[in-house]
Amino acid sequence: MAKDITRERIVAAALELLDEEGMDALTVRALAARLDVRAPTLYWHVHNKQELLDEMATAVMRQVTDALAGIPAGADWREDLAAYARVLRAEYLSRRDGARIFSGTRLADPQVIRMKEPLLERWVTASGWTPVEADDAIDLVTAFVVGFVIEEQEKRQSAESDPERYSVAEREAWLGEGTPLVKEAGRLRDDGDPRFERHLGIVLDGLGARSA
Amino acid sequence: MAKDITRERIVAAALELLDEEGMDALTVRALAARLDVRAPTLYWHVHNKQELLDEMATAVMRQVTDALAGIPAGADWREDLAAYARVLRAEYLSRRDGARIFSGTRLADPQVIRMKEPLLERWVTASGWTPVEADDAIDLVTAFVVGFVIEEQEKRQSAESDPERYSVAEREAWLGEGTPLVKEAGRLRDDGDPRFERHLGIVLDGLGARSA
DNA sequence: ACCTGAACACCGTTCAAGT
DNA sequence: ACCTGAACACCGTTCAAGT
Repeated sequence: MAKDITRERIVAAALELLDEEGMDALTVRALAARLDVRAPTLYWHVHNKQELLDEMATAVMRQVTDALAGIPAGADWREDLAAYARVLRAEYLSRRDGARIFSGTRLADPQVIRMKEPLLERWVTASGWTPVEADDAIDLVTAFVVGFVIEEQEKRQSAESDPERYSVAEREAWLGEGTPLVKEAGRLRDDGDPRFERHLGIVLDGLGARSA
Repeated sequence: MAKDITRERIVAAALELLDEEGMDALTVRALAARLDVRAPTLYWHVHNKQELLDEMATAVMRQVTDALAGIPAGADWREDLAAYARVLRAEYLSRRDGARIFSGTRLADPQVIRMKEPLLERWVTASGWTPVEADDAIDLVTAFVVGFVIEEQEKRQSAESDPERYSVAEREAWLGEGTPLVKEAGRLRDDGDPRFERHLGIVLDGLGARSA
């Protein structure tokens, strides 16, 4: 009997399962159980697990384009790029290991690439950028966000599983003697939004310096 | 009888296997076979597979510190940071999926963190940076390199498995109508070293703008 | 058209038994 | 101290069989 299983429902359930249990627990059997169905059923709707993972990545990136479409055009390229960076980070952060799992995945959906067009157009006409400069700007910010969030999520999850390793005292004992500056930097180190905004600002400064 | 299996030999063989066959083929049994031994033997030397993966990540990062130690101090922070970025990229590139697999992994070895000290010291004394600025600089460059190489390796591997998708004509058909700037950027797009150096330069410009 | 039970080859890991 | 055979619970995937 039909149970109304669709690709979309499978992908949505897979993302939920990933968030709740992690990548290792995302098995075809567990996913089927969550949809109240046996494992082979899923192969009627999806060719194999890799295709499912690709669909998940596409769904995540589509959320980025949707969020981006809901944001009004900024006053200049800097505002546009900052908005893009924040949306991308928020989306990666919203899923367990989001940045590591979903970055750089071959995209199954041209729509995701096409989202670049309105941004490129604005910067080429209003800011006098070449298409290459505009494309560089998106890719460079993307690379920065991916690297930043990978480290951010890794640290957050290590702090959960191993809290004392991240106390200042434990860390300094672990580092041993002779690294005063590393320790001082560790004590002054911030994280989360302020750190992201600061680093993002530096990247955007670099892009601005190039145009000038 | 003893077969002279050591943690070091296991980790080295695991890295070879990863490069040759990829992550999915890196199984305990296949690794044991490569070392001419049965699977349970490895559990005498390593607690479990996760510990092996951690050791692999540490070995990769140790290569970075070793390479870095072999490089003379640059004339200023910019040269030092560029050298660091190139070493990190080269090391990630040298292993299959290196950036995705080995970035942001909790490091089992304090030595890797301690490598920061000489760099921080030079920049704080010679360039007048605060420890936070110096620490930011390393982390920001690290994030950029990670994001850059993840995309670089992903694209390289997609191009191997699906060559026609990466021809200009195929790509433009796939994108459909109405994205002239995305297409133009795609035609002009470079890759490899020149692209890396250009993007790295922008990041370093940003760090320089902050100091001034 | 859609779902299932049974089966296949494989996985990480444990453990008693060998040397 | 170091290695192995046998076994366990589990995995992705296939396929004939059900409705």
